[in-house]
Amino acid sequence: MKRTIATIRDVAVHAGVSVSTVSRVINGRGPTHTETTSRVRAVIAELGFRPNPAGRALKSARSDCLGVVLPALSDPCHAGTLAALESAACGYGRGVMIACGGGDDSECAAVERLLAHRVSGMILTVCDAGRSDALAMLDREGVPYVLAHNLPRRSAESGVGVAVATDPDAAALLLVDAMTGHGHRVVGNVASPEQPADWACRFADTLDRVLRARDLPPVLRFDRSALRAALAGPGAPSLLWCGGAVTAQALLRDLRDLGRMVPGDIAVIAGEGVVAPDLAPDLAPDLAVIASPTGAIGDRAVELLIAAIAGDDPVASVLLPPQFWPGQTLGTVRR
Amino acid sequence: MKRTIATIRDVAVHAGVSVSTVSRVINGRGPTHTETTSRVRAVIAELGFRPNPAGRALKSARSDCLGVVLPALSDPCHAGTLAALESAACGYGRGVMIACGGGDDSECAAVERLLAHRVSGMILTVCDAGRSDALAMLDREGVPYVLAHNLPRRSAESGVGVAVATDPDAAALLLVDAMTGHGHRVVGNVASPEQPADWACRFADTLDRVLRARDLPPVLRFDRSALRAALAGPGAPSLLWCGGAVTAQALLRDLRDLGRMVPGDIAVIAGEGVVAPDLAPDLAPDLAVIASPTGAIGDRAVELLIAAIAGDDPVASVLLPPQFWPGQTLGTVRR
DNA sequence: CTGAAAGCGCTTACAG
DNA sequence: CTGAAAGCGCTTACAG
Repeated sequence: MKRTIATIRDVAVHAGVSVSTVSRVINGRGPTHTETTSRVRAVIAELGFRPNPAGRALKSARSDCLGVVLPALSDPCHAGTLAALESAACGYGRGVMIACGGGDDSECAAVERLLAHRVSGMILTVCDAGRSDALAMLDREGVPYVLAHNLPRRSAESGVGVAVATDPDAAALLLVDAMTGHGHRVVGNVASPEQPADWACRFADTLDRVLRARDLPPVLRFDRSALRAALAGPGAPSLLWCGGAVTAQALLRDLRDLGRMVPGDIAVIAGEGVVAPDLAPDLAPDLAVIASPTGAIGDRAVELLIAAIAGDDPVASVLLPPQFWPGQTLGTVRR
Repeated sequence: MKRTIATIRDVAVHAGVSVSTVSRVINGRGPTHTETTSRVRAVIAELGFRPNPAGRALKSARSDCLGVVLPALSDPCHAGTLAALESAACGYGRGVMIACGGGDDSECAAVERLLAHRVSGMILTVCDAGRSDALAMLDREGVPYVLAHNLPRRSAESGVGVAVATDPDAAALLLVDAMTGHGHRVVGNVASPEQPADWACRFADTLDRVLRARDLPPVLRFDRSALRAALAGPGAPSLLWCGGAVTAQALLRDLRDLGRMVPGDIAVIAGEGVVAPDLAPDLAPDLAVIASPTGAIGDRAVELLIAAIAGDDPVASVLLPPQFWPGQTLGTVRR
């Protein structure tokens, strides 16, 4: 016994006007607020009328939904971004359709699904914005999109492929400042999957450059599995850096299993792929983090996408400063 | 320079048939697979034609999207559920629109937003299914919905308000077995917001009953802020239970700050509001958890909702057995 | 097995 | 300031 749903026609009849007039009232263009308008408004409220987006979409050929493509949502970092995106989109009266990727293969599948639903634009975090079939598809289709947590693509000059991300150079500087400030001179980098490849690459380049400029030894890179070996011998790092908080937590466990005290024997700092900010104090209370401003990234990404959809002047990418969360795991080396 | 999008009419013209025929091919009802069908299929592929959901929706008055309403997505538990739902919905060719709630107030707002988008049904996790304005609204609108992680509503007999959740009785039993199996006789319950009130209530009732039946002292309930006092004096619990993994992590920190060793001085076990299962080994390696089968809950919830939308016979609620993740924090009390 | 036609709910020029 | 009419892309009886 479903309720019949009121249509614009019902409203028109009840208000004693034409559907055109109702449409104008709904969309706020047309008659100045005379008695007619308020009468129509009253009927709309009375009938609980909601404009059917399908009817609308048929004209514009686009739904009023934004598509969001993210890697595994199980990662709190991406879940936090989604929360921010949803909240921001809501502010523009836009719905959010979600599709999760994984490998590059399913990134395409995710985009394809969203395309089938005719989202008016997409926000994506991809494995590597530099080489992404999913983005190529989007370019081909001419659907506006904004990257989140990836770096801008080269083609971004033309206005497509803009990105909103943490500034990788600033993050690298922050790391060096944090390490030297606490007396560390050698940093090891444990590979972590949380960061998009393009971002991580740029970050690593800058990091190496800054270290060299300060006469510090280059980064020692290795996998979690090579941890033991990497910590042995002279020249071993006194600080370990890894891309995301999830890997960091795993790393802390590895270190404990190896009998290394943190930060007594070895310090740890995580970056970028953060846990959801509001949970961080609970989930990772002691972990030092160079964090992404997830909320701001979500806000700006939606803002840019809305502008792109509206066909405004080509929007420019945004790099936001990272945030430093002090944590005990960073430790302090006595000279 | 957007590509013009192919319509069903374009396909019809190119294939030299009528739109009706194309429609039948797309929806797989009508002509048996003659030459016509394959010709139409070829043209569809060639043109990259995708049926416009808006055109479709206009007939059915419903989009082919499922709405999902969850409390803060920042909680990994809910993010995990969303991931499962998205994946399951995808299997049915359904898109997922997400809206986040929070207080009961914004639960309504979330439902309202999804309603405006004409989702064909919703899956929700609400604060308290027993008293929810959001669910009342759904009942009023006659939109099918399924609860996830909440318990079935009374009205569920009529087929509305069915739920998919972890079996609270089984979870309570599991807790008692785990505690007695490890030598614990007194359990304290730290209030945690992760669990929906209706579920937590039922769980607590059963827990008390089972403890009584086994001649064990009743649960000591208190807030995190009262932790110190609760642990002092005789009759203090040797095991702490809290609803979710996030609170559990915070609790572990509190205990450390109080100088209590886990599990040497005091044991900890978490329940229901789990971190995303695939991250658990990294984020909470040592934590003992009575976990919800998030993936299965997502699968079943979508399955039930799809059935409800199709107007199948009233579907029944599903209670799934919890999973026990052993962890060092549970400890063992020597007799 | 196939096609012509109506209609889903809305917006948008175009007349008044 | 307002209304009649066309049309967005699709599905669905209804004829052939």
